[in-house]
Amino acid sequence: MAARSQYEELARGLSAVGAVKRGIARVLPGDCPGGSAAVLALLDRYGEMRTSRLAELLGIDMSVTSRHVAHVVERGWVERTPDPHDGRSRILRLTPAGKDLLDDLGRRAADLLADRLAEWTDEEVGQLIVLLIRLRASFGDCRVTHTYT
Amino acid sequence: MAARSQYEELARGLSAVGAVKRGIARVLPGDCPGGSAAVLALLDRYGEMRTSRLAELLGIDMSVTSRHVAHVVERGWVERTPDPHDGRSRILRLTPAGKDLLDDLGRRAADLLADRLAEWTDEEVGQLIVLLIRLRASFGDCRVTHTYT
DNA sequence: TATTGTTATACTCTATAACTATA
DNA sequence: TATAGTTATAGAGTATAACAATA
Repeated sequence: MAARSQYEELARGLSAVGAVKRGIARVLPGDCPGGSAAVLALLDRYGEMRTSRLAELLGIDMSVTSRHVAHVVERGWVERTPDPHDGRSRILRLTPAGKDLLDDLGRRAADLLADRLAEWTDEEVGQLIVLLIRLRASFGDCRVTHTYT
Repeated sequence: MAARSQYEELARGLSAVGAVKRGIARVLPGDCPGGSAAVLALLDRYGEMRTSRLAELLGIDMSVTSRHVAHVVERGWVERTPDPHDGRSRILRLTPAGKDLLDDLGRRAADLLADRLAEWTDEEVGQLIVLLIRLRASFGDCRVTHTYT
């Protein structure tokens, strides 16, 4: 448990992350906005999955996820096939073209970060990653929380 | 200097911060969106300033800043007076009403974070704050960087 | 000429609600 | 009835460009 002033400072710190995210978005190719990149990254990391699970991993509503998916499917980066076990669901899978694009995106983001964070040690970057992952876990299903009674 | 895969992981971690920021935005009062809250917080922290400096601190374009400022001025939370030293500039200052609102916002954000981060130690929160501040500093003027020759 | 701030326009991301199809 | 996904609509946030006023 931390002090209240600390939480306010944390809120400010989080709001500043926006500039970093915009910086990364700026180096992405024109027809691949941040939302599409996030879809590709998660499908690569966790493998094929249903749209609902992708929405959960993205931390956004399924309606939004559906649109992001439509965008990447139109461009051939993701394949959307019917789920043999559930006629309502569709299985999403990264295509080879999507994998190629994702590799390129990863290179661009990494190049940018390597430039900006040149003076950070390996350990410091690792520390930030751990804390961010934990932050996400702690906040977890803040979207679903409305569901209780 | 860190490894490339680490940078990609960092990019993913940063993208997940969005859910946290939306969670905070959700507990704000209806006519005070996140952009307004950020303006109030910076004017409180750094004191009165010109619009251009506020834009710099927010890390966004001055055109956007101008709209956020108009919003808070309309509601009486910020006072916008001519700069006696420069007829083009305007000085922004938090009003007592703005300060009252900001205190309320701080309470709301802190309550939410205290609930979600209940299991975090004081030190862990502090660590994350330090890293986020440093991240902002390292990325710093990525917006202004276009200006060199 | 250069700079400060404003406004118009357009784009990305998001949520809510209404809808279809399937379980 | 409940759930998976889609689409329509609306709102917040941002950037670029064109503009007015001042330096």
